[in-house]
Amino acid sequence: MTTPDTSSAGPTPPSTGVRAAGQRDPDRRQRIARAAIEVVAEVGVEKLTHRKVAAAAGVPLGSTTYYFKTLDDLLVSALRQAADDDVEHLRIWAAGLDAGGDLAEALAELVLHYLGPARAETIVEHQLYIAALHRPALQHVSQEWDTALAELFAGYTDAETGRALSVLFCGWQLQGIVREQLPERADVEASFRRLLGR
Amino acid sequence: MTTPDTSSAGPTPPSTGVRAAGQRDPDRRQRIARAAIEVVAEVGVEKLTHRKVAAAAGVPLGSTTYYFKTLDDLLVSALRQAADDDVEHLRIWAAGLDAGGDLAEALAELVLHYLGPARAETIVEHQLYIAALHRPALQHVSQEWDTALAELFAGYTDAETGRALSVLFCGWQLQGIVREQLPERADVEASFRRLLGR
DNA sequence: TCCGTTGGTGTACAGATGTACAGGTCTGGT
DNA sequence: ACCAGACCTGTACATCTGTACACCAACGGA
Repeated sequence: MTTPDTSSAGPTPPSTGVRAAGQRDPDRRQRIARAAIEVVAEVGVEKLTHRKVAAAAGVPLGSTTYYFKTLDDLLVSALRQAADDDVEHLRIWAAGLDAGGDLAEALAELVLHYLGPARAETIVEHQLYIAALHRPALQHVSQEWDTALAELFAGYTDAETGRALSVLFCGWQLQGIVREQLPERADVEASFRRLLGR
Repeated sequence: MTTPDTSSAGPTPPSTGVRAAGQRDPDRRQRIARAAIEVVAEVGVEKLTHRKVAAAAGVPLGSTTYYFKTLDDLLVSALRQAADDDVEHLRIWAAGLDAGGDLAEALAELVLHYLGPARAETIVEHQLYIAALHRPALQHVSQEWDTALAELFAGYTDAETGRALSVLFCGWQLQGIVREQLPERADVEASFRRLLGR
């Protein structure tokens, strides 16, 4: 196998002028990454292939290998994209959170959102999270992901509580995605409330 | 490793069948399943192949397909085996638990055990757990696994608390396996203590 | 206008993989 | 002793895979 050489200069030397020349589809790279996420959601990481991604993105096979030298590159970008999208979503959630509201209730709501309407995204994130276990480049992203989660929650309480909340949050997600029946909202809420010390 | 025969002209060369075959080996099926667990621990689910399992188990390729018609069969058995081994381990842990001891402390100890000495097993279990997401046959096993966990913990408290403890427990495991640094024992213990209502 | 450069694509190919299956070996019953 | 059937293994093969790379298309400077 070839060594993934993503950081060093590829066949494109640093042009001195404006790089806008001939860039006909700048979003394509991101579209492919998102298509990869879609494929993982549908068939799982272990069945992710260049061809399936190409089909899902509606681009020729050559495009996927053009933008991503190796399958691992594609996986890395997919996880980054998923993590970014997720953190973005969390920020919006946090922004809309009532300052004086009940945090436990809001967290329970969030859990149920991730297990209900956003279940597909949740499944993908966990797949990629687990896939990171054998890919050092991905571990970094995964760590940052749940560090961001802990810090977000810590903003409403303190560092230790924030961390504990993020752990419990991930736990609910993990146990939730293998069951078709959602957990009881009251149970979820109660568990968060206990962590918050009532 | 089998020697590749690239000089094939005849469809069936008269092999002399030197190896002793027909030797009964009732444990072989289980050995192969455990070898599959080993392979998953080393290379991840997405790279699990009949050949790697055969090599790890020290059996010919034909054996793996003889005992497990398809790769999914092998995965199912591997998850079952891992779950059984894990529940067995938990029972031993529970049996050795001091009746009047501090549950939060014991749980923290257990978490650190799973992230330290038993890290490889933990990683495998999570991989298989996630692999179950696209395999209905496996979902059942995964569900039973964390149901057993919740019930075990419930034995020391109540149903709702047991469930919450199992969720937090899974959460600590999940966040722990992507980091090389173990969480602080005090933090883990404190989180369990809060769930237990002090 | 023309042509070099860069972005993008179709196709080929070597290798790996799942799986079938013919054939060898041994056990147990008679 | 003998044989039928269960147990086990080596090998073949169609298929799928990642990836390389020759080729085409558009843009922009001259």
